[in-house]
Amino acid sequence: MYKLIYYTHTMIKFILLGFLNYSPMTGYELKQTIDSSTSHFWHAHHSQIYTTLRKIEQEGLVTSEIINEEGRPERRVYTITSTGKEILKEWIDKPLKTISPIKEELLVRLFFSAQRDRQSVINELKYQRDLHQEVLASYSLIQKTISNHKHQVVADIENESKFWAFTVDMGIKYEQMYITWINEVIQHIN
Amino acid sequence: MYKLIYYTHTMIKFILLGFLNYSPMTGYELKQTIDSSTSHFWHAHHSQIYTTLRKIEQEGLVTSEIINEEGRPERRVYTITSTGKEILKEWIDKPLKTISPIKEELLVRLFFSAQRDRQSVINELKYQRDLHQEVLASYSLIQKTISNHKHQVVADIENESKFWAFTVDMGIKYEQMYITWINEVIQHIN
DNA sequence: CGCCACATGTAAAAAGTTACATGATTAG
DNA sequence: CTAATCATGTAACTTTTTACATGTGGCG
Repeated sequence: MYKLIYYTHTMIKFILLGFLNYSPMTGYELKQTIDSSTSHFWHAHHSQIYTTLRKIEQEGLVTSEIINEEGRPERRVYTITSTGKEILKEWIDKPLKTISPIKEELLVRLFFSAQRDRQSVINELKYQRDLHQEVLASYSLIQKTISNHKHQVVADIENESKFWAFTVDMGIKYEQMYITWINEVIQHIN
Repeated sequence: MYKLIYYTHTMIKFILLGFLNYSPMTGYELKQTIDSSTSHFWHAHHSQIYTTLRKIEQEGLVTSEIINEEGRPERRVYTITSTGKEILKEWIDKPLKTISPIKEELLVRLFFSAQRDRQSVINELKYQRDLHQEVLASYSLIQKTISNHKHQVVADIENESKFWAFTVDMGIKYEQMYITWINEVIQHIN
């Protein structure tokens, strides 16, 4: 007796394919690219990136080539295959029918904070507000960078950057909403 | 510079302790309680709840007792211990210094959607907007329920429900922000 | 009779995080 | 010389998800 097992596509696989669809890259470059873009809504450690790249290479979605240049460390450059492009297109063309679940530690903590010292709760909220203000500031910077579009590797940069900007807009809205909420909670605790 | 939190002392443990601190409960009841409250910002499957309960029982944070009533299935009722209360207090009193990372599949998809058929993207966004509108409606209902506070088990319900309401307020703000953002993206795609 | 709600668990796998490990080049 | 950046990986572990597994009682 055998089982039919179909596993939930891990998002990082499609993020890697998505970026490799722009141009061939190493795991290191992918990590940096993700860190400065999609990590704000889907992050990954380098260990996960390297292992996933090897996995999708075995699946035939990418190929890799070791590049050795004088006076530089060895680099393994990954290139998307036609199968990889198909899988990527299949995924992006199948509309998402669910909402991603939220995991917010601060909300869990606040939910159970009724018996805590009020000033401690307020201090914690203020600290969190500062963190979110930092994130907001960094998103505002990214927003400017995207409109100056310096990512020369990508074809049709005008259109691509438009969609990147949408995600930054969400980030800004989210952080503004978060900060407003914290301020309101602080008001109501007092 | 802000840091993202990558590992936690498994949040579900503290959620279970948090609820058992209100009153003794079975795994089944905890699952239902979580589903109708904290699951909106930290969810768990029943398998994780049952195994975590057994784990924290071995750690001495809870005790369990099997209750057999006529004409009812066997129930294992968990009760928090004094050690459990200490561990819970220790956790809640230590302020959170990091931000929970976001994992939003829709944003990943939108980021890579520049080459897609525009109408497909808009349809997907409209579908997502409907989902978020449903969630928003359910949060509005919860908001009313909390102000009518029917949770008789909890002592000092007035104060507790205030903190529960904060998390619902965030949920409402979040969904409103999300819907606004989707509407704006749809506008900009056209 | 079948389905739903009640009720509890385990097994197996996937997904994600932390730590371990190594070594090159470059800028101060 | 030393710290940072470049560069790639594996090992161990935790966390989360999916599937397997079982049984009762009540209702239509």
